[in-house]
Order: sequence, then C-alpha cells, then structure tokens
Amino acid sequence: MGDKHILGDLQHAIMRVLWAEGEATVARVQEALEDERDRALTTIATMLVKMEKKGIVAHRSEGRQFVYRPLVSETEVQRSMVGELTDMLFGGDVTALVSHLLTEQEIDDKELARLKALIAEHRSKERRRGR
Amino acid sequence: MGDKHILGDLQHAIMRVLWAEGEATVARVQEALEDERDRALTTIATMLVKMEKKGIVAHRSEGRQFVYRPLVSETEVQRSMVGELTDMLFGGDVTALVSHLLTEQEIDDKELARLKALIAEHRSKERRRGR
DNA sequence: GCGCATCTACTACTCGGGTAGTAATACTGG
DNA sequence: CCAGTATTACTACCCGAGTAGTAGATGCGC
Repeated sequence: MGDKHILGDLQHAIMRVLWAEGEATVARVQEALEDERDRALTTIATMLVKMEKKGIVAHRSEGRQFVYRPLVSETEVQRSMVGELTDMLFGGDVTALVSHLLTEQEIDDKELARLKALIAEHRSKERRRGR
Repeated sequence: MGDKHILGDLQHAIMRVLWAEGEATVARVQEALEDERDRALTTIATMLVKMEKKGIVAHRSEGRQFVYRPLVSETEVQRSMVGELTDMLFGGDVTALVSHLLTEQEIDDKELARLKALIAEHRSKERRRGR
C-alpha cells in the first residue's frame, strides 16, 4: 500500500492501458501501445512479469493467454510520484511546486483562470466538509 | 540546454550541495551529505565523474583536488523534471497536476491561502507585463 | 494427425544510477 | 628522506528498467 509506486516509462504506459481497459491481454496491451512505439510482444510480456513480481498487476488465465489487471490505481501512482518529486525538488513544499509551475512553466491566462476556479472550488468543498 | 536533466537521488543531492555552495570539492560534498547517509568518498567522486560526462557539472583543479561547480541551474532541473512528470502522469496538463495536488495531496488551509495569494500575485504580474 | 500460428517461459544483454575497493600519485610532518 | 595521509584514477559489482530472441507448449484448420 504505502509502497513506492515509482514506475518507468514503459511500466506507466502499460498501466495506462490497464487503467483504461480494466484488464487486457499481452497482445491487447501491445496493440494499444503500437502507435507510440513498436515493441516486441515479449517485451510487454517480460515487463508484465516484472510488474507482477512488484505487485502492481495481477493476472488470470483465460484459455491459454493471460489477462492482466492493475492492482494499484492511477491516483495512487500519481500520489507516489508527485510526492516523491515534491520531496526531491522542493523539500516537500507543495506551494513551492505550485509557485514553480506559475513562474517557470508556461501557463496562459485561460489556465490561470481555471486554477483560480479550482482553488475556489476546493475551498468551498473544504468548508462543506466542515473544516 | 534543452537536454533531459533527469537526475537520480544521489545526483540531485550532490547538485543541491553545489547549488548551495557555488562550488565544492569532493570531500566537501561528502561532508555536506554525511547526515543524510554515509557514503564513501569514492562514491561521490565516481558520481561526479559520471555527472561531468553528462555535462551537468565541471571541475577545475585547485592544488591536487578538484573543485566542482554546477553547469545547470536548479530551475532548469526543476523545469525538466516537473515537465517530464506532468507529461507522464497528466498528459502535459498543468492544471490537472494542480487539481491533483488540491484533491489528493494533503493541503491545509494555510497553504491554500498561500496558493490563492500566489495566483493573485501572478495575475497582477502578468498584467503588469502587458499580457 | 500434421503443420502452422499463438502464447508463455526462460535466458540474455544493454544502460545508467549507485556503491565502493584498490592502485597510483602527490603532499606533508617529522 | 620517509612514512603516512589525502586525492584522484581505474575497475568491478549490483540492481532495476527495458528490449528481445529462442524454446517449449498448446490450440486450430483442414
């Protein structure tokens, strides 16, 4: 649970397929990833084995092929990885990260407006929850 | 320049020392990192060689020891790594990242207030620049 | 049933981060 | 000048991500 769900590129790409489809065979994963890059079936299969060993996916047999499903949610992975990065780059200070986003990452007025709305919305949500 | 300044844990720890001190010898870096974890001098030295090969630090000789200095700024590294993560986890959508921070990462009222202030400040800055 | 296609299993290799021992070298104190 | 110390150079590992070939098993078409 509280594990480090830090995924590499391919692992994450595979997870995205599984999250989107609920579950998928090796062939299906490969197919879904085909436009991004062409990888051998065995590459996907090997990776899935490693991922299962790590405990982030599981499989069941359907006929003679394996159907894989995710064991961690996208949100969990996001939390892990964003948290990791925030710690590493900003000493765990979330506002420092947001500040960086505002000043160093290109953000246009439209996005800024959405951010403002997000924060306003969040505040009211907090209040509604009785904070 | 536009390179991928994606650093591992140790590399980043070393960079933090160099950023803080401007430049430092191997021994100084090790000393600064001592409280975090005890690593052999040669570990730091080897890493610095690899980092120099990557082009993110450089050294000059002072007597018989090397004095290393950073060749990339902290901001550049933050931009690279935050950008990378934003692409990987949120399809490049910065507002999605902020939204995640608001809903999934624990943010208290004080931080929220600071965020609001940040955004307000940023907006006025934009306006001042004539956007 | 034979042969071909499809799958998984196993094995192997590259690469970069991380860690460190040992060798060579240069300096320093007595 | 000589022994010990500090410092870099070289070498060697381990590990996990990623990539894929080959082998072995299993099902399918005819």
